[in-house]
Amino acid sequence: MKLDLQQLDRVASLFRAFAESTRLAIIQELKSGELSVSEIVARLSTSQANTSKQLKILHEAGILTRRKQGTQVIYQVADPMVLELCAIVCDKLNRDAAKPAQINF
Amino acid sequence: MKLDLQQLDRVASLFRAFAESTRLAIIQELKSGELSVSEIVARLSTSQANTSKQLKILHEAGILTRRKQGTQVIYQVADPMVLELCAIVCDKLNRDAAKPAQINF
DNA sequence: GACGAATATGCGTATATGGTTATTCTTGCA
DNA sequence: TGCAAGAATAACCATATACGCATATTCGTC
Repeated sequence: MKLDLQQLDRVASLFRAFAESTRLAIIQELKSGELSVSEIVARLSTSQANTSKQLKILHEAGILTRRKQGTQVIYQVADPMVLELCAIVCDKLNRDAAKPAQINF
Repeated sequence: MKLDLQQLDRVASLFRAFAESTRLAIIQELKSGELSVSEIVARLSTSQANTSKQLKILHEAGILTRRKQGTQVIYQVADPMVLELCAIVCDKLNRDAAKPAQINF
């Protein structure tokens, strides 16, 4: 089954959401459980504004779920495939790198 | 195990290679076996120059292997993880879309 | 309603990148 | 050597986007 360009664009969009280190850092922090925006900001080395923007991108891509709790907004990994994807990519990088420091998401 | 920003950048780079419809179209064509550049160009709706550029990106990312045969250069999917990744992403999109036209890479 | 904490958005800038056109490099062959 | 086919590169343009800074919005509390 061949996808047309429009369908390929949708696939590409999902990959694109994973294609930034800041967003991957967010996913990495959420790997062990849900966190509020301020908790995420505290764990990263970027601004609140930028974190919020990247969270929006991840949420719109269906990678994270969002839930409000008072004035806080709590994000969570939406789908196990998210961590699976990251693991597969890391495995490949480790295989390609062969010897040097192993990478495991 | 937490990755630092440099390692996350390497992960992001690999994802980025998958994050364009033209490159996904190339991968899709190579799913059923190796092809020369001109064969790929004939199957896509983009120029030879652009195809060559995208092939270079895919090759440098370790997604495709390259082999010369006379004046031709033949490309092939380098790693089964490539198709696995595409399949996982398509599965998610299909799940999210629920009813509408199924997408299968 | 006013204030403050938590989060989101607008705008400007710098950079990255996909695509086109023209050109160059490489290889096989007359 | 000269030529032609196949593939890669260069120069350029247009667009996208990550980030910083400032501001707006939302919600609970007084």
